[in-house]
This record gives sequence, structure tokens and C-alpha cells, in this order.
Amino acid sequence: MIKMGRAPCCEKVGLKRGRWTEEEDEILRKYIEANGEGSWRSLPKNAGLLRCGKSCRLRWINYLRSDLKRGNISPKEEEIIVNLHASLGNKWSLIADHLPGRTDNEIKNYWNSHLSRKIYSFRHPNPNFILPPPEYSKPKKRTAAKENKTAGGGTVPNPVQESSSVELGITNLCLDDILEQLEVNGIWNSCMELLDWDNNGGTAGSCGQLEENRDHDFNNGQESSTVRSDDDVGGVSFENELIMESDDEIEKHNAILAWLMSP
DNA sequence: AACGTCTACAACCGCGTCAAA
DNA sequence: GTTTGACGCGGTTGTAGACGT
Repeated sequence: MIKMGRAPCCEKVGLKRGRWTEEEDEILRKYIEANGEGSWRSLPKNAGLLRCGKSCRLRWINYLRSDLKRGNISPKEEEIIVNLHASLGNKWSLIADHLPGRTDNEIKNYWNSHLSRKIYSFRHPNPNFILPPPEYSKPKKRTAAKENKTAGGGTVPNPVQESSSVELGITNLCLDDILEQLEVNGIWNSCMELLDWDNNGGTAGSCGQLEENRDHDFNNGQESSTVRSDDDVGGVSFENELIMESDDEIEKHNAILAWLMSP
């Protein structure tokens, strides 16, 4: 009986796996220099390698290509990665497009081993980080709450407590701490660049604005946050208003907000 | 010195996409 | 329109070397 479905990329029986030897690298390098890239499926056979075509492709792209930049990721490159990841997510190949000589695999590994940990340590600050009192902490997932319509047609979240800052879930004090951590961790400039934000008004104040513009939506115990332009905030306006012109900008802002608000 | 744990990164795997048949 | 094969991407695993006990 013929087995339907996707055929394996290559016949794995008898093929070598694991680390590449210098000899194999040399064979692959010479073959591609002579014949060019492509036809990965037939390459191992033609080159005389006992490897899967996929493995050859990966080895060439991630390690043997002459235009690869080996060595540590520079601070500038790291900043680019952080910025692009905030807006693109785990689109490693797209991020790699902006970093000549770096591969998607290299960036992915760097993110997983270095940057994700940095961000984790930011989200779970060191002991010197003063946590605000529990009621002023970042809100956990809340149970479903009804929204109140404002006169201007916008909505405000159901107040948890009287203070408007508590309504918004993050107090100014907490925001200051977050912003301090952003600066300490060298992430603030990246955020500013992403936001394309005029920072003249002071960081805490600006972030407060951002909070004020946030639309809270409570459904099924889930909270979602989006950033809206001034027009959407029910006639409320602020100094140094933060207005996003395009979907792309909104998406970037939302990415940062989601990051800030994530548990 | 021996052993266990952690970290970085190379390599593998499965799946989606796309073009050719 | 469907099937097939190749390629590329992103998630995951494996492992060598560093580090700690």
C-alpha cells in the first residue's frame, strides 16, 4: 500500500547527523563555490556528502557563508534586535534582514540565551526594586467587569478603587519604577525610538499619558489594552498628546504596552 | 579531582508556502 | 484544480564547554 502524505525531505537511512567535521565543511564549501547554492536535495549526493540536503543548507547558511559576521553581537546590533523584535515578534528572518552578516538562527539563539533573560530580569526586578503596595501593583487577571460608557462615547474601566490611578491599574509611582527599570536596563531609548516619542515632557508624565489613553476591555476575565488616539478618548485631551498616525505605529505602541502590562 | 548544573549555540524537526508537473 | 517536491522558517533539542559545589 502506498503511503500518502508528505514524503521525507531525504532518505535518512545511512545519513550522518550531528556536528559537522572540518572535512565535511570543506567539501560543502568547495562544492557550493563551484556550483552555487540551491538544489539542496541533490547537493549531498553530488558533493559526496552523507548528509541530508536540509542539513547542508543549514550548515551553509548559518556557518559557512563567506559573508557571515562571526563574533559577539554588538550593543548597536542588540538594540536593533530589541527594537525589531518589539515590532515584528519572532520573525527572525525578517530581523536578520536588518543585520548584515547575521543569520536568523544566530539572532534567535542570541535572543533566547541573552535578551529574553534581560527582559525577564526587568519584568522581575532585582531586590532593590521597590514593589508598590499590592493594591497598586500591576493588576492580575481580573474577573469580568462591566464597562461604563462615558458622555463622549468612550469607555472607562469599572473602578476598582476610588483613585483614578488605581482604575488604570498602574500608579504613577509604579510607572516611575517601571521607567527607571527601563532606563537601568538600557531599554528606554529603544522604546522611545519605537514610539518615535517626543520625550520633552518628562518620562513619568508621558507614560502617564499613555496610561490615560489606554482602553480597557474586560471580557471573560481577560484584559486587553489598546492605545487610542486623542479622538477616541471621549473628548479628553492632554498636553503633549501622543497621537498615532498609522496602524503600524499603533501596532508598535501596543507591542510595548502589551510587554509592559504582561504578567 | 569529580561530579552536577548551567549556558550558548549548532543542529534537527515539523510545518507552511509556493511553484512546477 | 490537485498533487508533489523543494525550500524556508520558527520551535525545539542536543551537546560541548564553563562554572559551581
